[in-house]
Amino acid sequence: MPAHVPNTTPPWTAVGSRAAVPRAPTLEDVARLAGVSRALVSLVARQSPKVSEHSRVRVLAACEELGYRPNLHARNLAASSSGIIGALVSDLHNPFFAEVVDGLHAEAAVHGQQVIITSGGRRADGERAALETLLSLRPAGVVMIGPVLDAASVEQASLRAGGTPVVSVTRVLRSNQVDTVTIDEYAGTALAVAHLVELGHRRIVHLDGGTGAGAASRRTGYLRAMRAAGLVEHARVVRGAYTENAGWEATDRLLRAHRHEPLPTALFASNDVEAVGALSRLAEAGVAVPEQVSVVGFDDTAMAASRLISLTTVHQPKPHMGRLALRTLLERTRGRTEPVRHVVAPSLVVRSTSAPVRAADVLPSPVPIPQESPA
Amino acid sequence: MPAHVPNTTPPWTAVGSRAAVPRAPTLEDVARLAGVSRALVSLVARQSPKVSEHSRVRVLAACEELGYRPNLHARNLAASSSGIIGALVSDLHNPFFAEVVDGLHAEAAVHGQQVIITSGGRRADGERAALETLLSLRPAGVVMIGPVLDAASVEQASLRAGGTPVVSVTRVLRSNQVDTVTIDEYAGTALAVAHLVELGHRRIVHLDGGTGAGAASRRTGYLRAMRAAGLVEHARVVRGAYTENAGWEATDRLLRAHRHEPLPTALFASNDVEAVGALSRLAEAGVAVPEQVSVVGFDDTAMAASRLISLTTVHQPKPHMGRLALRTLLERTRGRTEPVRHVVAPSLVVRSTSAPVRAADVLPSPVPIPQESPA
DNA sequence: TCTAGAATGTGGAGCGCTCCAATGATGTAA
DNA sequence: TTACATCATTGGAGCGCTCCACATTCTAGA
Repeated sequence: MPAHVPNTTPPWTAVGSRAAVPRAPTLEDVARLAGVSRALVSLVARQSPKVSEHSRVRVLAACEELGYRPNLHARNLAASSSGIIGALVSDLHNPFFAEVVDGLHAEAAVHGQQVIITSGGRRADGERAALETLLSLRPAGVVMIGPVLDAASVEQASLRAGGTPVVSVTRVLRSNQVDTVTIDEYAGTALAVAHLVELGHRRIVHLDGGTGAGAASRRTGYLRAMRAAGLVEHARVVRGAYTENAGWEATDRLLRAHRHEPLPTALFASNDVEAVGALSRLAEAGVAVPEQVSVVGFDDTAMAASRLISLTTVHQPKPHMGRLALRTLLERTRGRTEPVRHVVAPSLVVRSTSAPVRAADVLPSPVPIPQESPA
Repeated sequence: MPAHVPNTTPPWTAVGSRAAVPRAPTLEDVARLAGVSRALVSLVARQSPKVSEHSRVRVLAACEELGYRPNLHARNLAASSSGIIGALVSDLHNPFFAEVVDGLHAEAAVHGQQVIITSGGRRADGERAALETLLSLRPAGVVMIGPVLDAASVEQASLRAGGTPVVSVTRVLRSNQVDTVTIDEYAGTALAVAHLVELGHRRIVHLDGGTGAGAASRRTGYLRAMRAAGLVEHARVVRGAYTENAGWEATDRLLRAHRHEPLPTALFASNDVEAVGALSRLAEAGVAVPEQVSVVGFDDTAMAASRLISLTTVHQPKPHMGRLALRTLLERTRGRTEPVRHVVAPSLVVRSTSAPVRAADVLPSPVPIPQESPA
C-alpha cells in the first residue's frame, strides 16, 4: 500500500497532529446522520419554509444528537453578510454605555441578530483599532456609542469596508454615511434650568463638558435657557470635562473665585460624573447640598440614582436609544440611503440635590422674577 | 445572446443585485496589483519572517492603496483557529468587569488577539445564549468574568464546541476543562478584619454577599479572621447580596435590631456596592461614618475610589487578573491539559470610611449609645 | 564543479457554509 | 396522453483565506 492513505477516519476522530481533541460537528456530519444532503440541513438551520415537516424533524434530531452548532465564520463567509451587529463603546467604564447596550441587545434579539462589543478606551487610536476589528468581522452594521472619532475617519473606514452602515449614538457625526441617535440636548438643558428657576434660583452656574459628546450643545442650551428666563446677566460657564476630577476642579475654582462674594445658589453640570465631582468638592468645603447650593446633572446614570448620591438630573432614555439605533441600522441595510437623525426627548428626574433657594438668597440682586420670555 | 452572460465584471464593480456598493478588496486583488501570488500576500499579512523585504514593501503598498482589510471570517475558517478571544461578562453594569476587560485587552494586544465581549445580563439563560454566540465564532478561548452559570453547563458547552478553552475569573468552577483566576478571598477578608481590629474595633459585623461569586469564601474568611483575633463572640453575619439595595436593607435590619443596644462599631460588606448601600442607610439614620461606625468594602471599584464616597476597601488587582486570565487561556491552547487555579493576592486600600474606634466605644459591652432609632 | 541546504515564492486543496441551477416527484389543465 | 407548474431536494461552485507540498533561486561547503 502506498504512503498515501485515503482519509477514511470518521468525523469524531481527531484528524491531523493534535490527538484526542474532539472536532466540532459540521453540516456534513449532520447530513450524513440524517441521510439527507448538506443543502437541506442548511435550509433547516436557517428555518427556511421550503422544507417538509418530515425532513425538518429528522434533521433537527440529528443536530441535537451531535450537538451541532453552525460555524458563524463559514456562514458569514458564504453568505457574505452576517447577523452580527458590532457595538463600539468609547468607554466600558461609563455605565451610560451599558444601558444603551441593553437596549441594543433587546432589539437585536427580536431580529435574530447577535451583538458583540468592542471598546476603544476613550482614545481615538484605540477606537480606530476597535473599529477595524469590528469591520474585519464584516458585521451587518456598527453602532458607535459616544464615539470620540470624527466623522471623516468613521466614514472612510465604513466605505473601505464595503459601505458597512454605521449609527452613532450620542455624538452627531455629520456624514451621509452615518445615521445618528441623540437626545434633544437643548430640551434637556431647558428642563434643568427651568426646574432650578422654578425653585427660585437665579445665580445658576454651568460646569461645562469640554469636548465631550453633546457638551457644546448643552453649553449653548444652558445659555439659551438662561436668556429665555431673563437671567442672562447671571449666566456663567465654568470650564470642565466629563470626569469626576474635572467636576471637582471646576467647583474648586468656583469656590476660590467666590471667596469674597456669595456663592451661586445652583450648579448645573454637563453630566452626572462631573456633578459628582462637584458634590464632593462642595462636601469638602462644608457647603450643604441642597440647602446652600443645588446641583443638577445630566444623563441619569446608575450613580445618580444611588441613594447615597441621589442626584437630580436630566434623564436620557438610554435603552430606548439603543433600540432605536438598531432599528435605524436595519433600515439602512434594507436599502435606505439618505441619512437619518433621530432626536429623542429627555425628561427631568428630581432627587435630593435640588431644593428651593434659601430665603436669604432669594433676592440676590433686584430682579423682578421675569417669567418665560419665549426664545 | 443567451440570458447567461459570463461574469467578466472587474472586482471594483458591484456584482449581483445591489448596485454601486463597493466590494471590499480581497487578497486576490492585492496580489494582482502587487504582481505576486495570493499566498505571498497572506504571508505578509500575517507578518511571516520568510518574506523578502522587497516583496513585503510592494505588497504593503498594494494593501495600502486598495485599503485592504483581511476578512476575519475567511481567515478563521481557513485557519480553523481564530485570534479572537471572547469575553463573557455577567453584567456590563458592574464596573468591576470593565477593569478586568481592560487587562484582557492589554494582554491580548501583546499577543495579537482581538477581544470581543458579550453579556449575559446576570441571568443563567442569557449567559448561556451569549456563550453560544461566542462559541459560534469559534474563538481561541473564552474568558468568563463572574459567571453565574454552573461548571457543568460551561464544561458541556465547551466540549460541544470542540473543547474551546475556558477561563473563569472570580468564580471557581470545579471542572478539569476550566481554569480559574480568583483572588485569595481569605487573605482579603483577613486584611479587612485586621485593619479594623488594629483601629480598636471589636464589634465588627459582616454583611454577606448571598450567592454572589466569592461571597461564601468571604463569609468564611471573615469568621476565620474574627476567630484568629479572639473576637469569636463578636462575630456576626447579616444576610445580604451584591447590590446596593441589599446593603441598604441589611443595614436597616441591623439598625432595627440594635434599637435598644449599642450599634456595632464597624461593618464589613462583602463588596463595594453593598457597602455603598450600607453607607446610605447609615447616612439616612444620621450615623456618622467613620466617627461612629467604620465601613469597609471589597473589590475597590471606581465607585469606592470616588471622592464623594472614598470607601476603605479590599483591592482586587482587576487588570492583572484579566491579563493572567488571557495568559492562562493561551497556555491551554498551547497544549496544557491539567486545569490551573490562579489565586492572586489582594491588598487593602484605606480611605475615609474607617477610623479608630471612639473612646466611648473602646470597651465593647455596656455602652449605652442611644442613637437615632430608625424610621 | 557539484550538491546540500537555506531562503523565497507558488499553485492548489481545502475550511464549513450558502446560493443557484438543475433534478425528480407530484399535481393539474389541455 | 402531453405540457407545464409547483414543490422538495440535491450537487456543485464559490466565499476569502491558510496551509502544505513543491519549485525556484541563492549560498556556501566539499
